[in-house]
Amino acid sequence: MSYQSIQQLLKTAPTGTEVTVKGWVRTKRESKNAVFIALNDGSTINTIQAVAEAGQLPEETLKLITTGACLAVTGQLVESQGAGQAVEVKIANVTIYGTADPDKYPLQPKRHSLEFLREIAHLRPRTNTFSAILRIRHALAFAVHKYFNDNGFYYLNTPIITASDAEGAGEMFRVTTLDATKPPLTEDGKVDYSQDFFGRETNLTVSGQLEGELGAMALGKIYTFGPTFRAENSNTTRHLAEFWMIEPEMAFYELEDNMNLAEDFVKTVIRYALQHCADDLTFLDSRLKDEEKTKKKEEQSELGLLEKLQFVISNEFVRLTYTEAIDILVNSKPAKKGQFQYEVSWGVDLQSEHERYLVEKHFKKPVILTNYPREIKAFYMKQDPDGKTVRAMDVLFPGIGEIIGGSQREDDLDKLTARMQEVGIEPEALWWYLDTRRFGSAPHAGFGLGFERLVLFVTGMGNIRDVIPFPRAPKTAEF
RNA sequence: UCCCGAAUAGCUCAGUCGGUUAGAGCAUCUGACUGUUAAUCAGAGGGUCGCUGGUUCGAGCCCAGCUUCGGGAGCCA
Repeated sequence: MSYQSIQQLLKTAPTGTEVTVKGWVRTKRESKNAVFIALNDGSTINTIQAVAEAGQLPEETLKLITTGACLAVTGQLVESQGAGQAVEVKIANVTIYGTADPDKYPLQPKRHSLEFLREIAHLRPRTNTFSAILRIRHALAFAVHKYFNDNGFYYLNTPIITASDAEGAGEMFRVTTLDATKPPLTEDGKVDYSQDFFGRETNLTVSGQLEGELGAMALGKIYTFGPTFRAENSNTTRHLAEFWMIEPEMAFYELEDNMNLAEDFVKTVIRYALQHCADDLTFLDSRLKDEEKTKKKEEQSELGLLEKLQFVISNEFVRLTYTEAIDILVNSKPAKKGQFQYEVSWGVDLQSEHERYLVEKHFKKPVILTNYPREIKAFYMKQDPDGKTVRAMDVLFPGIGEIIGGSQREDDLDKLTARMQEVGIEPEALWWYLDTRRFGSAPHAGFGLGFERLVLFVTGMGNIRDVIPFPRAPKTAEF
């Protein structure tokens, strides 16, 4: 190992041993007797201070050490004479790997707006905010795998390219190698996909669930964690065209088991982030508090980021049925005063404003809503005996709304095919999916969780485009 | 896709009633000062006012269209 990470060095006792640090300059301060360089290498949000005597470094070298330049510094790790840090590197030698022209380098030692940083998404990981987010994102991804592995789930890789167009989960991106300017046509003038690469129409996946069910009906408990694509023209702070989805699917689980798993899973990964990303979360917490100060009092949130996360992991989620939720909403103040933009009555799908009321005003806790009307939910959800509702569950979080959607799946072949025909899905098109019900069917359940929405919640950020390194959204695919 | 708002220096913004030479803070550069902490102080440089057209003696400002961005809604994870 030719160098040590700054994270390691900051924890090392200042015994004067020679070390090498490599990283990017955050700030340089010159004084009469010394030059101070704050270096960051991404291993931690903290910087290490490198100090040189005045006149020690050649003038040409000193001039090139500007914000954004990349250096290797060798010297003794000593106790700092200044107040801001415990240890620092007493510079013996500096190598400049790469300079950063201060007139052209866009990241200045000052605060930047998130909107501006989105325009330079290739450089924004070098900022405190984004490096913190990306480290937390990593920790959460690791915690997801750890949670499922610890609990006997197998990681199943479902296909990115799919031929199924029967799920209705959203608009799809087409995958083709045909010439877009002159595709082969059939006799009736349509594009002849039989000549395409796969010999049929193919798309990017909108969900690995159906394949996940195949895995669960063989391996017992599986989960997927991979990219998912929706070609919806959604321009919101909560949607991406390319996002990462986590989809566990469990044989022999019913709705209740599914809820228990979802709640335990979310709490466990949040707890992991709190334990392993303390520095980064503390930074984002204070960043958020600064931002809150600029808001009006009534718009300020009651809890800070760390308090909010602590609150979520130490309180039970409220569980209630759709029917009970409608009762609460119908009798709520905003409903009586006509303040809801959309009216509530049994049978309508809940709008954001209704979910927000339940989570943020009424219960002030995460909420799991279950047993929705069958008409507003997907075809594969298990029908309740009353014939009106299905065993669906949505986990609603404050600030971001639906973070998890899941259900117990319909395991009765006849009911499932009947429901497919009702909603206009050709059972033949999903013959392989129906085989799970044809051969050795079993009760099973699962859910889907948008990974970025989890990162959004844990980091306290406001826009989903800021919690993925390179966001894909309508008109947005630069980097 | 719909509704609302915005676009002025590298960044964040101000710009009065349409009026002559376009303003600040931060950043950058230069100097001073200091074991400094996003240092401090002084000075300097930096502008096709998003694009196209229109109204007017005169447009950063008014009007229309377009583009991009932001917030909200829908779709959803």
